[in-house]
Amino acid sequence: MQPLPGFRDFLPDDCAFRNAVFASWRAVCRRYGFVEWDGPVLEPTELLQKKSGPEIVTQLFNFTDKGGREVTLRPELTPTLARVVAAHAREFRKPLKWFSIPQCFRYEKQQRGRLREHYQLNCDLIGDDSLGADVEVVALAIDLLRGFGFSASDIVVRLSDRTFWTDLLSAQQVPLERWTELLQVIDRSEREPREKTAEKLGELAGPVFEILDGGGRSEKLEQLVAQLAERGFAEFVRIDLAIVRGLAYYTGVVFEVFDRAGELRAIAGGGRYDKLIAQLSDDAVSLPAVGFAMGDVVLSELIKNSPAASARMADLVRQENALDLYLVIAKEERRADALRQLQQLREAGWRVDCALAPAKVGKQFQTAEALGACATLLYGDEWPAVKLKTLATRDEVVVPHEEVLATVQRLWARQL
RNA sequence: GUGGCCAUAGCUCAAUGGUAGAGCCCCAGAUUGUGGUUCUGGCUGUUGCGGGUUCGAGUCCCGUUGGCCACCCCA
Repeated sequence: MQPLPGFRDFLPDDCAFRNAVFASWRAVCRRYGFVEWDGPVLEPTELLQKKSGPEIVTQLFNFTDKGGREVTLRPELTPTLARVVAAHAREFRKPLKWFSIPQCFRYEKQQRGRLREHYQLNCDLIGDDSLGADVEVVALAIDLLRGFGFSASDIVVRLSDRTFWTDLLSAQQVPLERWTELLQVIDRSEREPREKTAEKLGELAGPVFEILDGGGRSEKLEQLVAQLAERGFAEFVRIDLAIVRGLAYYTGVVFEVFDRAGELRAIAGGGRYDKLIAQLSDDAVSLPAVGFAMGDVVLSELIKNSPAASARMADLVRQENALDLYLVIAKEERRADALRQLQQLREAGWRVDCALAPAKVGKQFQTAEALGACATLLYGDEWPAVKLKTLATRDEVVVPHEEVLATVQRLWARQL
């Protein structure tokens, strides 16, 4: 039996890697004053069909439940967020700074960097329509990647503004119902031959290409860049109006983060969605919002492509499940003494293990090594003393058993 | 959803249409109170699955499932 296509098993090392990624995400988010929340994995299909735009609906992982309800495994968190915030708008002081690490799903043929399931860090700042909020969110996106050791030579944030394009469509008197489609054409323009884009744009091709070729200026984006530069992020960002984003709900600043090498799909992306909460609110709650998402699959690719980042992660993976101490029971008549001390050491917070059945001493040392223990305690003829051996250096000390706890503490304190 | 390539031991991979193998991992021993090296031995397969061609199929053909890549699309 294999896992279903596009779904992953997480073996202990995979879990350790994932935990290290999540820990880094959580630490940076909290430095920015963001708090964690979560919502249901399963949502009414209606919620997602209405709000995510038609392009996502064909890829929904949806089905009918036993109660006859049309339900969908969430493809993204933003509609849930909008629903939750609309329902609880009065309970929290604004602005809200919320993050979440949902597992999201889509029903689509998989390939590298795109599975049917992934974890996606979502950061959203709600109830603040100032440019400062956009700056804060972009800065967070950058710092999240810096948290893995990436610098401006590894990644770039491409900043854009949808209002720049919607103003153009408005000025050209394009009917509203064509906007979503035309924005997608512009979004796709860099992945498509120019003639094809021109054909789709029709009479708009001239003005659009003039802007894409560098003819556009946005004061808002220039201010955004200036404020990011004040935080020391000038090297990380670039104005690029070709970024539009596929989702229908974005209303203002939008951005995507890419690897400089250009080998991977977008690492993170987001923007402003000032109208979405009002659309999902039953009681006319209207709150401006800006946020972004970062998936674990593409991020993992980025980490694996970088020797420095992957070495750091390998270190964290090793530490995640490593023992502090392994008790070697050389004389079975010492087992009861060893187990008593095992319990004491565990209660003191150390990660300690030992062989549960009689085993050769050499075997026990091999196990200690394999489990990543830093030191062993040997229970044998020396009782009531034990031999403490540091595995890396092979140094041995004989310690009276009642001093073991204090000695272990001293040993670790010295290492730190 | 469309197309191309691929599928052999837990992992990485060999095997001209002619007896399915190696390395690593794992287990045991060399070593009854001391680990990382070394040596010896052992374990593992309906060759993804189902059909077909053939005296004979891991190998050729068809189907199917899964994987990779491109397209589509993009959280």
